[in-house]
Amino acid sequence: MQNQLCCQQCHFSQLCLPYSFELKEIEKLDDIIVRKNPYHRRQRLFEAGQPLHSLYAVRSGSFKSFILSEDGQEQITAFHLPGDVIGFDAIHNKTHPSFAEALETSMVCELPYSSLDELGEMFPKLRQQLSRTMSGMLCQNQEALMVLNKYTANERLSHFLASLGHRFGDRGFSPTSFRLSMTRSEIGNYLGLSIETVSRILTQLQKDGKISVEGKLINLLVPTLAD
Amino acid sequence: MQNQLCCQQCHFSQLCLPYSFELKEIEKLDDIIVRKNPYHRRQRLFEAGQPLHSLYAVRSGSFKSFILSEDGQEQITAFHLPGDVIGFDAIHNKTHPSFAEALETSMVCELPYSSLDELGEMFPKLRQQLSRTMSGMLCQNQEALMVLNKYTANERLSHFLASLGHRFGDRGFSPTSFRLSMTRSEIGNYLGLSIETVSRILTQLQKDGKISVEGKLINLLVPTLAD
DNA sequence: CCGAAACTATGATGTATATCAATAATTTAG
DNA sequence: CTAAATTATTGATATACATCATAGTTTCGG
Repeated sequence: MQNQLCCQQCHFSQLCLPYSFELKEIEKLDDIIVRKNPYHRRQRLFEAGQPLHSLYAVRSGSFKSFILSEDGQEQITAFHLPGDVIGFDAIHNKTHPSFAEALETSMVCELPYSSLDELGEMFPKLRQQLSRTMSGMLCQNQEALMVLNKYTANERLSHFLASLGHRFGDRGFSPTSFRLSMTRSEIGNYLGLSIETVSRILTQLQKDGKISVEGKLINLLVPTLAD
Repeated sequence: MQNQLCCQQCHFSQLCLPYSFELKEIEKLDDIIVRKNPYHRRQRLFEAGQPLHSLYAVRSGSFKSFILSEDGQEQITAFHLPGDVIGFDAIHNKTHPSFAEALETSMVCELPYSSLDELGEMFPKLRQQLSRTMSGMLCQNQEALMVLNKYTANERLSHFLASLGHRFGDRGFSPTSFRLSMTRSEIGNYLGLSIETVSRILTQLQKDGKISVEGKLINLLVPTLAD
């Protein structure tokens, strides 16, 4: 399984499940992975209510996760970049509580959960990596809670942009210059802000010389956007 | 190891790790568990920055988890009741990112992480239960995100009280009549509200005939507090 | 049991951000 | 390529909740 789509060739493997794996382990993981056709904007990996069949590792592009409130409002809970694994929240009830939707044309590696479970039986490192990843997501959630509870609109957006930049940097892209694959509305939804506030603050940050904005293109001009 | 403090005798085992275990598995789990002396109000299970040594299952009483912002502000990320396991966020970096502090006199079962790991090697059900628990925490976090982003102060507090009631119910206590072990300030901190707003809304909910408040004692008078 | 400290309640005022409104820019579909 | 739809910007106004201020209540150490 030495095709150009295997984990060893993947630029993001050190961020993804194969982190710290031996060659033999990676090959086994490769065997269970299903490489899917591209997903296009708005196409969904899964919907809330569907039984857990697979987790999905982002290979290229980006996705959003969201849940629906009782009255049908969307709440975005995460944006996913290459190397991120989507679907861990479904393990609890063996059913997806959330939706995952492509923000742009994107590729994923499908990881059938039953195979992953079996493989975990053999490879402690895989189990550890799965635990590590979920634990890391818990940490991120705690950070997000603080951002929402303690930060002003300006601080939330600054933190969001800096964090995106950092994540792009981790993936070998520019940490200061990137394209937003999500709309202002989606950013606002995620950060608990109105679209107008997002727009105004982007303008303000630009006036302050902290970023430059050209539509979806963002340039971070100062090392940290914090005041 | 058939003492009165073993998992089989514990009222909360079906909410805790032994969920769905066989007798033999429970006995093995019992062997690794360290029962500690009571923790008193303000005493900490661990602090941020400490290496991960153990997870802790609440046996009685309650705890809060919180993180500190860069400028030293506390952000409460969870309240823990009997049966809850604390410390999963430390698996990622093998270091606690958060603090865990007793809200009242409380008992815990200490679960040394290395023993838990070894035991997981033998018992797939333990591994699955650990995964399930962490996944469930991810789901709760998503819900919390929505509460903060979409709900008004009144809705947040109503949701908080209903949720607490539900959790007490799951544990065999009254779901409608309970004592808050946390202060108004801690509730406000968790929900992103000022202490004054928490106080005012409790008064308001009482005037609306939805709850009765007597200091820390709460009675939920209507099945759902939602409007 | 008592005094100090912490916690809670409630009113008056201020403010950050939502909402409303209108226009402009960009993306998408035919 | 063009029209329609979606997305983004910017200004004016409204409001939910924070902050400030004060007093009352509970908790706790000695």
